[in-house]
Amino acid sequence: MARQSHIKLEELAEPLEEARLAFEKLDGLLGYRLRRAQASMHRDYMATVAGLDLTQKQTATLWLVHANPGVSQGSVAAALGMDRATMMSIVDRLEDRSLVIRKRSVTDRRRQELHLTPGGQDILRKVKARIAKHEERFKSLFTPQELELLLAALQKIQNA
Amino acid sequence: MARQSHIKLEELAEPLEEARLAFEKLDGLLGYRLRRAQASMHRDYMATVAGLDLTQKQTATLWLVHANPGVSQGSVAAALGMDRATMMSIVDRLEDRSLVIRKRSVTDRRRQELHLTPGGQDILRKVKARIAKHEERFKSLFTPQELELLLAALQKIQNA
DNA sequence: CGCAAATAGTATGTTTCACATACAAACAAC
DNA sequence: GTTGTTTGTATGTGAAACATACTATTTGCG
Repeated sequence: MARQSHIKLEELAEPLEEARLAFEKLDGLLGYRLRRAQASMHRDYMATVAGLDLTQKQTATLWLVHANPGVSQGSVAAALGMDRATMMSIVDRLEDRSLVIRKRSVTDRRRQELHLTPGGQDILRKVKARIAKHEERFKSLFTPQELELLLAALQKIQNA
Repeated sequence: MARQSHIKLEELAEPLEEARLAFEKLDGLLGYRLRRAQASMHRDYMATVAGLDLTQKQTATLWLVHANPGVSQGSVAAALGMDRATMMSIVDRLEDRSLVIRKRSVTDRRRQELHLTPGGQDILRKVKARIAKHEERFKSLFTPQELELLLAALQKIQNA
């Protein structure tokens, strides 16, 4: 209330330029809304895990390798919806940081079996703990029913 | 039915490696689901507008400039949640392709007023037509009520 | 008024990721 | 055993996010 008396003239002016642009249905597009929501969560994610230096995809890769010791690069790529080349560079970076190791498969020597190093397991534990809070911040925006519907809707879109 | 007789041994084996990885709650994360859904729509978007060579952000920029002739770069950036540097490179590319023009403002010579060229208006019209079908494909996954809830939820996340 | 602070745009560089293409080694199918 | 497929690898391109620093301009305030 009292704050209104501090409002400068400029803050009340320029309603078109500074405050509100005409969106003309752009904000009614599912693709647009999805992208903005993702960007918002991504920013919060990056702030949440700051210092650990793990992107969402790097974390997802560590996560799956931990849950499936010895998986091949290709399987992880397929499970996460990335192509081999992209997975390659992700694993390269994780291996450079000694978070995962590649091990040639003995049954199929084309394959690289992926395993977490102790350091990889350690950082995964830390990032999981931080993600839990980050997730809670966003999930708490919704009731359990709303959340379930939202997750189901997102999966539907993913599989469309 | 008859196809089952053609199934190779290999297609039945490797249930762990090829078919289903353990996800251990990764797929219960809102951030993960959101990212996968966005990636899916993004891929479909790119396929939909193939040949026009406009990314989502480039299109959104054209869209807002068209709806708000003469907006400043910074306003568009703020409206779309990008920083100045990112907006800069987007406008650079659009200007290189002669889809938008920059015009120094006469009332505030720091500002660049953005306008669509005829070519920019033309390509925007085309991309809008294609986006309509792309949007319809995904929106038709939901009932009107579900869709409204979904859009509201995404906006909530964006503003969190 | 005049100077300090804020603002708009610009330039530059780093990092991540998606995708395309091409290639080699290993394996599978017939 | 040759042919075709799969797995990983190498290489290059392009989009985008972000950080930092710099200039020009405008605004705020004493």
